[in-house]
Parts: sequence; C-alpha cells; structure tokens
Amino acid sequence: MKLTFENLKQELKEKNVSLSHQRLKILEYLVQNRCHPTVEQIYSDLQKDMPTLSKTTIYNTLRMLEKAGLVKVITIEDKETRYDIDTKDHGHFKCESCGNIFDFPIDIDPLIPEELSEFKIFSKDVYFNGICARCLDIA
Amino acid sequence: MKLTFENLKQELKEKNVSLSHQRLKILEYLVQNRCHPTVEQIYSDLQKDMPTLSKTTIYNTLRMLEKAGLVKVITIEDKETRYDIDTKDHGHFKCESCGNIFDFPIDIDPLIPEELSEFKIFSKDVYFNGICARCLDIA
DNA sequence: GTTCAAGATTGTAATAATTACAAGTTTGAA
DNA sequence: TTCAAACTTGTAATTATTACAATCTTGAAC
Ligand SMILES: [Mn+2]
Ligand SMILES: [Mn+2]
Ligand SMILES: [Zn+2]
Ligand SMILES: [Zn+2]
Repeated sequence: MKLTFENLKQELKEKNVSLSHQRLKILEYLVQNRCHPTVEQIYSDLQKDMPTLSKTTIYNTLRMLEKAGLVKVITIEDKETRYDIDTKDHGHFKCESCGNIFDFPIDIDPLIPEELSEFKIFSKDVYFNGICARCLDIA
Repeated sequence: MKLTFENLKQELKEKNVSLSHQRLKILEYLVQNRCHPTVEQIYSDLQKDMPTLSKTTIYNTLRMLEKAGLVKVITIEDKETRYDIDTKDHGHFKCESCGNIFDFPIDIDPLIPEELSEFKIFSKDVYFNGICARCLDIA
C-alpha cells in the first residue's frame, strides 16, 4: 500500500480515530516531508498556516499516530526525537556533517542469532552514523 | 584485549588523560556493571562511597570516556541515555517488560547496501525492542 | 439545523535530563 | 615547596517533554 495522504487518512478512519483539522495537517506534513522531521520543524512549518497551532497538539498527534502504527519514532540521536511516516523496516544513516538522515534498505532477519529465538521482537532498528557522500565530496 | 579495569586504565594513561580518583571509580563501575547503566544509576550507586561526588563529574567523565573511545553511548530509548564499556559492535535488545538491555552478537557488515558504499560509516547500531524470554515465561 | 456530550486543542505550568559556569580543590612537573 | 593547569563541585540555565485545566470542535441524535 502506497503512503499517500488519502490512504493513511482512510486507515485512521477505519481505526475510529477522529480526524480533526490539526491531525490531518500534521499527517499531510509527514507525507510531504520525508526528511524525518523533529517536533520543532513540524511546528515552525505548520504554524505559518495555522497561527494558533499548539506544540502540545503536535506531541499528542504524534503519539496517537505512533499508537495507531502510522508513524515510527526515530531516536538515532539523543535530544532530537524524529518521526518517520514510513513504518516498514529500513535502516537510517545520519550524516554528522549536514545532519541529514538517509534511508537505506536492509533486512537483518536472517542474521538474528539463536539466543534471541525465544524473545518476542516488536521493532528492529538499524542506525548508522558517519559522513554522507556529498559532504565527503565537498570537503 | 580483555575489558579489565587495569587494561582500560592503561589505555587512558597512554592517551594522556589524567586519572583522578573520581574518573577511576566511574571507570571501575562501568567494568563491574555491564548492565548499560544510566547516569542516575551510576550516581546513586557511587554516591554511597563518595558522598561529595557530583553528577556533573559523571557527565564530564562519560563524555571524556566516549571521546577517548572507551565507552559507547546507547540511545535505544529516548529519555534514558545509557553507557556501555563494551565498544565492539554488537546488538542491543531492550525488554519492555523488565527494562533490561541484553547484548547479542550480530555482524551486519555483509548487509550494507551498495548505496552506502560512498559513505563513511563511523558507528553501526542495532537496537531491538520486545519482550525477553524470561518475561514471556512469567506471563 | 439545534443540542449536547465526548473528545480535541490550547496555553501555561511542571518535570526532568543535560549543559554552562564560576569558585574551590587537586595534581604533578619544576 | 610552588604554582599553573586541569578537575570537581554546586548551582543556575537551558531544553524537550508531559500534565493539566479551560475552552473549543465535532458529529451523532433528535
Ligand atoms: Mn526513514
Ligand atoms: Mn552492550
Ligand atoms: Zn552530509
Ligand atoms: Zn524482560
């Protein structure tokens, strides 16, 4: 299923989540801004069109979306929680120079060791840190 | 090289880091408590023997140890930074029930995709969340 | 389209982790 | 022993997040 605003909206409707103006705007923002934004980024961008928007609403909405399974929380670095509308398993690379977070495909399931066979795994995160190709070129 | 207090102390000496009483105690604590402790845990445990120990010293020391490459910062969960004296690559599993963090072996190098071939990778973290075998048994 | 209760939003206050900073203390080389 | 550099400490500042109460919105029932 493609990650479009309409599809995600439908998914929320099916889960009986009420679709307020603010929630829809935040959802739309996440679909259009796949850069793994922080609360601060979401807030300062959306505030331009919605001057009364509260940061609390963003926190509440993101928590709701996470519970509903529509966003993934990215804690690749302490002190800057980020949010990803793409909840399928994939890796994240954070460039220490430009600060961008890149997605990359990785399937670690075949590598899960025997000693975790009796564990129930809910989420699998792969986080890399380093310098991206573009920043290496510039330097 | 084995992760003993003496070996690590020697490593710091070679890096010309001055070995204060507090720093050595914190290092020793990390060697003896491989549970990936938080600053709060380190502080409340060490305070028993060193009543004047400051939390700032713990933060400073941990930052110094990280820079020196002797500890790894674990940010498996927002709002609780943890520290690991074992800096070799390995995975971390956090049990949502008991809160324990388990180490497990994993070598993802063969899985690194082509699209990262031009990137410089400094650190590779693998974080799992779920319920550990013991907690599953009890329930 | 009115009514109304449940739920959502908002602004502010509270909480908690971390950092900044200045004053006092320790350390080790000379 | 001397002394400057580095370390430690306690407190204040900063920042991200949560709690909360008042207000507003929403949508189902009439
Ligand atoms: Mn992503
Ligand atoms: Mn570990
Ligand atoms: Zn970059
Ligand atoms: Zn457990």
